[in-house]
Amino acid sequence: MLNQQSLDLAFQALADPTRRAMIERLSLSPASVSDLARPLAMSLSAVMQHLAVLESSGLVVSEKLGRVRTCRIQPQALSAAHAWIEARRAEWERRASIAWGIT
Amino acid sequence: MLNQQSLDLAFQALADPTRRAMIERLSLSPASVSDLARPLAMSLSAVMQHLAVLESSGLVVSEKLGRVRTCRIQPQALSAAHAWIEARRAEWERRASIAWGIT
DNA sequence: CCGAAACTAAAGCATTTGCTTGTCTATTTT
DNA sequence: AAAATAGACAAGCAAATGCTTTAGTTTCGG
Repeated sequence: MLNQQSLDLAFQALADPTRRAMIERLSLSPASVSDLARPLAMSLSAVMQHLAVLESSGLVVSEKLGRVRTCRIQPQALSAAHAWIEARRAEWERRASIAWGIT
Repeated sequence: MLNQQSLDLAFQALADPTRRAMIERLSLSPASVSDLARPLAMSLSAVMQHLAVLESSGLVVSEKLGRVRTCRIQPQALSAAHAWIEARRAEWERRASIAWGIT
C-alpha cells in the first residue's frame, strides 16, 4: 500500500549519517550492536537508540542470542523509498517529453 | 562526490509528508507557492518554510517574477538518494548470492 | 491611487531528536 | 566465584523541527 507513514519512517531513518553508516555496515554482513558501535564516535547507548529507529522503520531486524543481539538489514524495506523516488522521476520525464513534443 | 551532507539534506527533505506532497505536485508541473499551499492544511508561512528546506536540499529551485515565486523540481537532485539506496541493495544481493553459492 | 494578492521576515512555542550519564541485568570468560 | 562483556532502561538536556501569529513589502487589477 506504500502508505505515508512507512515512507516517513524510512526516509527519516536514512536521513542520519550514523544510521546510514550502520546500514552500510549491515549490507556487508549481519553484526552485533557492539560491532556496529565500534567505528562510531558515540556511546553504545546512542547506537542502540539509532538501532531502535532503524528497527521501527523496518529497515533492520535483530535477534538476541545469549548476550549478543545480531542485526541484519531487510533490503526489501528500501523498496518503498526507492519506488517513490522512481515514480517522481518517471512522472517528471513523462511531462518533460511532452514539453519537448516527443510524444 | 556524493557526500554525506547532501544525502542528509535530501533524505531529511523527503522524510516529511508535506514536502513529499509538494514534490509530487511539482513533478507534474511548476507551481507558485500559493498553488503548493492550496491543498495543504497549514499556513502559507509553513509552506514557505517547507519550501526553504526543499531548496536547501537542492530538490527544488524557484524564481520570483513580479509577485509570484515559481517553483520547479530538480529531478537530478534525487539521484544521490536513489544511488545510495541502489548501492545498498546491490551490495546486499552480491553478498546474498555468495551465501547461496551462486557465484 | 487603493485594495487585494503573493509573498517575506521574525518571533514564539510545543514536540522531537540525538546524544549523554548512570544504573541495572543477564551471560561469558577466567 | 569474580570480573569482564554485551546489552537494557531511564532520566536529562541542548538543539533542531514544524508549526503558529503578527507585521511588514512589493506587485497587480480596476
